[in-house]
Amino acid sequence: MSRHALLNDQALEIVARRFAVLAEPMRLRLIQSLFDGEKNVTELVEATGGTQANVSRHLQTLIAAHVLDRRKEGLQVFYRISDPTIPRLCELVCGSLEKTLTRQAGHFSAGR
Amino acid sequence: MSRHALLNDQALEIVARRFAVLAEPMRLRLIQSLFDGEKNVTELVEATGGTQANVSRHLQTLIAAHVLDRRKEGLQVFYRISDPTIPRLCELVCGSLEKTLTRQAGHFSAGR
DNA sequence: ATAGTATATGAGTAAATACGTATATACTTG
DNA sequence: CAAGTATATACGTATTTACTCATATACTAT
Repeated sequence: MSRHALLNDQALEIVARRFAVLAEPMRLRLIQSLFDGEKNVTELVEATGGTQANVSRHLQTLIAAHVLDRRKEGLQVFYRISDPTIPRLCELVCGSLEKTLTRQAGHFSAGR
Repeated sequence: MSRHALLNDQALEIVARRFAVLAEPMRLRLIQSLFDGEKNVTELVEATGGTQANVSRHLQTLIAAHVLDRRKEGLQVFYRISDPTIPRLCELVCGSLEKTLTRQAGHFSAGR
């Protein structure tokens, strides 16, 4: 697989879909909550402040996108991050945004 | 509580917005076309197969998100990737998806 | 069985946005 | 000045999707 091959239409759709899954604050909140290990739905509801229905729906979206994995234990379902690139993606974006916002902030204080 | 600093609501919105910008195939196509250097709008229209109006609109979105930079030269406007993390983001996602899809493909008898 | 708890999902609504068509702006040249 | 070219934008429409409320499913215990 060459590193810079251009993606075809179907591949672009898949990549776009991947980014779209990460493009909702509530889903990012869920992912963040799972950085330090698995949690069940009730814990995720508490951690994110969302409704149970909405949290559950977003969890299904993340499962379908293979971002998370689930494990049933009696009545409870535990979710965890399954794709190890997810934390790295978030780090990359956060780092880049920090830099950009800092640079922008500079335009307001001292015109450089 | 996580050992990592959790992002607040506003930061999550910004990160989500960043991912949303990358969540459209046409914008990914534009970004791909710029991997090997700057191009003007006409060249990007040809490279992506989109209408001029649509390409221009997506370019404005990418500019507003500080993904691209622009440079005017007479009548023409040249665009280039301004955020060096963009290619790395795409690589990360592509690599991860390759792995996931290969693993999924193994669950079926017929190929694509 | 019944009640109780944890999680998932259906219906309806509101908001966001991608796209095409047509038009506007910005710049160059005659 | 006018005409021509490159790029940007306004408007209308169709599609997607995030959310709430209500209910359904899955499991446990009595």
